[in-house]
Amino acid sequence: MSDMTSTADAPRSPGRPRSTRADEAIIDAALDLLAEGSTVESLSIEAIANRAGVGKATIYRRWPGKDALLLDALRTLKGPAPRTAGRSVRDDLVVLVGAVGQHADPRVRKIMPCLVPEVNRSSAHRQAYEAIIGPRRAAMREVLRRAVDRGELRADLDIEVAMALLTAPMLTQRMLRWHPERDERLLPERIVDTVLDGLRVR
Amino acid sequence: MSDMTSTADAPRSPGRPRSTRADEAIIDAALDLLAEGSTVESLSIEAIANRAGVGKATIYRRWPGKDALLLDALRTLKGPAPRTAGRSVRDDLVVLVGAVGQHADPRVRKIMPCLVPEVNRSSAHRQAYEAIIGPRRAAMREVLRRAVDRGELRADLDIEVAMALLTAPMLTQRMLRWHPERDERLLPERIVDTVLDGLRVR
DNA sequence: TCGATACGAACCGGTACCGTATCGAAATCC
DNA sequence: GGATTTCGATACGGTACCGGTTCGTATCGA
Repeated sequence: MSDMTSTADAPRSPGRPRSTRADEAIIDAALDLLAEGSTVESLSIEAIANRAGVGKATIYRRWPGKDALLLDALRTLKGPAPRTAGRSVRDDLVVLVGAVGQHADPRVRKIMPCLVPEVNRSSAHRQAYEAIIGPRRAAMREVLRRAVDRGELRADLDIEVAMALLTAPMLTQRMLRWHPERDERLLPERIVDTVLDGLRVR
Repeated sequence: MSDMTSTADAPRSPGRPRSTRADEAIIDAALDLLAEGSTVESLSIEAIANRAGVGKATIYRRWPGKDALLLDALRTLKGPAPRTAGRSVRDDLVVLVGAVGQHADPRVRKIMPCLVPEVNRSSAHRQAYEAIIGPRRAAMREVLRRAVDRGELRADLDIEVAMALLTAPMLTQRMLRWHPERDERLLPERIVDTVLDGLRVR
């Protein structure tokens, strides 16, 4: 938490220590409310306090305002990139594309779309967003780079464009729900195979 | 407008007619505020009225509430799909991909990201969104279908997946600003060529 | 000119949330 | 036990917007 780190190494302050339960309950309540459909700005401190079973003062004692609390909440969503087997580019990419928009915490899937407008507005939110997806992007970049080095993919490949081709369609499906009826389970394979081989006849 | 159509064929109601200037000013003010960064829900009737130089009553006389006004405003953004030359699949797709996220009204580009959370929540907003991009999607679908018929593209091509591969990367670049520094002008060609030919070496 | 309606502006009571303050109880250290 | 701090709860004044209403004025048809 932004202003709690000092207490860790401080010379043991007197009085009742801050409740770790409250910390978690507050962060959790904020993420729950977001996942249930609240927009970032419609989210109120009072609603978070009620949901967490906590007094408002307990929140204001920890964070200066809603934005700081929210950024801390988003920071807790950081997760590692999924492990890839490394047997083939194709299989690795299927795993990584399948992981787009997925997360250990299922609330992330509902929360990410709500962040889209914020990310374009606030650089702090953009940073939080990129911290969440950063490890996955790095993993995919590495898979592609190695495949180029091995001669499996075109030498003149623009890696960033390739990553966009692979991840963006999955993202629009999972977050924007372009085709709500479509079965998502087969989609990663379809995307990877089509991108690898291209649309043209050979 | 939702409740103004009746006046068109009505037997000429007495009294002062409603101001067309006010209609346009209200819709315009709403779109302006959205384009300037207001979120859909932070947008208030009072702010719209002030911006339009109009009394609140003038708005409430036309629409029952904010949602109806907003949907009407979004409806005015519908535009035709760009013309394609039809010389080659490649050239047509470059035109259509280049048009993703672009619009006759430049405000659309700022407004669309703000709609993302709403589209997942309200079916009315989803309809408005799809009405805006519908003509473009239809045009691209047609270009792809014809190319398959001519034997230029794979016969087993999943057209919807192909459209996602082409449009989603452009959309994430234009609306989510995944790579803010990248030059967007060359991107459509890059995307189309890469998708058509695939990543693999031949 | 007159009746009817729309206009912009201002005001109303109600609601929600802000950020702060205060309460008695609870938890920790000395 | 006493000092100190946090706890949940509640209350406070302030602000913003809601949806509706009422002004005096402006603009139409008859």
